[in-house]
Amino acid sequence: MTTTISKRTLERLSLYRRLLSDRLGKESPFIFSHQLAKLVQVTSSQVRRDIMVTGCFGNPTRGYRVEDLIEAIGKIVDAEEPQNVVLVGIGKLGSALMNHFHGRRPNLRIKAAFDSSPERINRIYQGVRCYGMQDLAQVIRDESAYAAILTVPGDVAQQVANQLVMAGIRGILNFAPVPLHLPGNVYVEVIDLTTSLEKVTFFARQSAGAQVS
Amino acid sequence: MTTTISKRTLERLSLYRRLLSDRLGKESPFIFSHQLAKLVQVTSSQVRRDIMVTGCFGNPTRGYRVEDLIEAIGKIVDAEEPQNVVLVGIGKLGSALMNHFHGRRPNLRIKAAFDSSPERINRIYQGVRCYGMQDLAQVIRDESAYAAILTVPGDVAQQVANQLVMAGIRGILNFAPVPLHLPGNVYVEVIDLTTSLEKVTFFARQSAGAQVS
DNA sequence: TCTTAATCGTGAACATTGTAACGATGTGAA
DNA sequence: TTCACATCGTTACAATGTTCACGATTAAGA
Repeated sequence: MTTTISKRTLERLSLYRRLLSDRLGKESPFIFSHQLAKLVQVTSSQVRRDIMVTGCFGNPTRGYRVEDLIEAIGKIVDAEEPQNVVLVGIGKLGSALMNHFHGRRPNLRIKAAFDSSPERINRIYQGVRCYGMQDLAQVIRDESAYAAILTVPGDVAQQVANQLVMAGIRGILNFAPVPLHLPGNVYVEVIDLTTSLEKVTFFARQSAGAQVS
Repeated sequence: MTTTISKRTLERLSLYRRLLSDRLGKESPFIFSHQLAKLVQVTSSQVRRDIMVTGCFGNPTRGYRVEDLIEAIGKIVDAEEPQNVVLVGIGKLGSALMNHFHGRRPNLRIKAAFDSSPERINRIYQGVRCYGMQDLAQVIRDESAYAAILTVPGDVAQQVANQLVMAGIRGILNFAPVPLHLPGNVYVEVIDLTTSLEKVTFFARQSAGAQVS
């Protein structure tokens, strides 16, 4: 509770849990720090440090109990109750994400979608209804949603983000290609697809060495 | 050339360029570090330091010439010639990304897609042909592609990544929900959608304060 | 029981990344 | 021409994040 958990640590914990869940039942019910380290490609020191914040204790001869780790990480990462999420902008990317997240984490539920395009409104995507933008505040309050996925075009992203915050949203996963200017108490996680791809080509080029012919 | 550019710096440079390009023609042809800083939400020191690596020089009374910055960043981020990219796994997410990247950066061209599903093979997506997996190595060599976008299910991601590397790929943008184990000279940029959304809900919850009622 | 061998938990060293500070510089006004 | 002023370029500093190193711990085997 009092321990503050950094972004990086949380990322790794989330990943640890996912890999541990995959492994559960397949291998030994225990795992050593160096084994988990190999799976996620970090050092074993890093793993042990991260596990420290979960309050989980390992055993020097058996390692950590996988089930305990999963549960302890869950206590940090998950809320007590399932978290309701909304998605704004159900174009190709938006509906692909709707599809992607559907049923992936039991505690994260996309409860509503929003779009401005009339032909999308009132349609059902993965069992989730798409509303018009005018219903945004009402639906978000009704669903007690605190987090949103933003997949609208860049030129309207800021304005939509403002509406979300007004409606009570406190965390945004932003796929729009512009930085959002929002109050400091709103957490924004940016997924910048263009920059990511540019990074890949840049470092690929570096490691590929001199261009051939 | 000899200067080594960190991941973080490259991310910011990519973003600077994008915002500067948007601004070009609309505002003054010059910009101060603090103005750019406000746009991307970093400190002006950070901006000036990042610009240092571009070799671009500003003027204490006018600031930086926007065009010069865009060009200088391009010399770092872009290759001399357009970079060919391939996409593997043209499901919903894959085709949404195909759509997203289509024509977005002139220097990054998706030249081929691959999938194992017969009904997708030989179809055209955004003017780009989808090939079967057996053609992967040949097409990648023919197109001189060094970077790939990976949007296949987690259970085949590693195997597909191995094939990509064998075919000459040196950078992968990985959307599959598993870490890839590849040689050190292959750059992997991970977009972990689940972890990202978990982060958002975690920090949203923290800043939302105590749960209401 | 005692030894051995591997791993854990954690303080301290180290590396990386971001911020602040400050002399240098260029322009407009007196 | 000289002064005032805002910003740049760069170095020094601070904060954050990662790795090292080592005593503590556990269980298996002699």
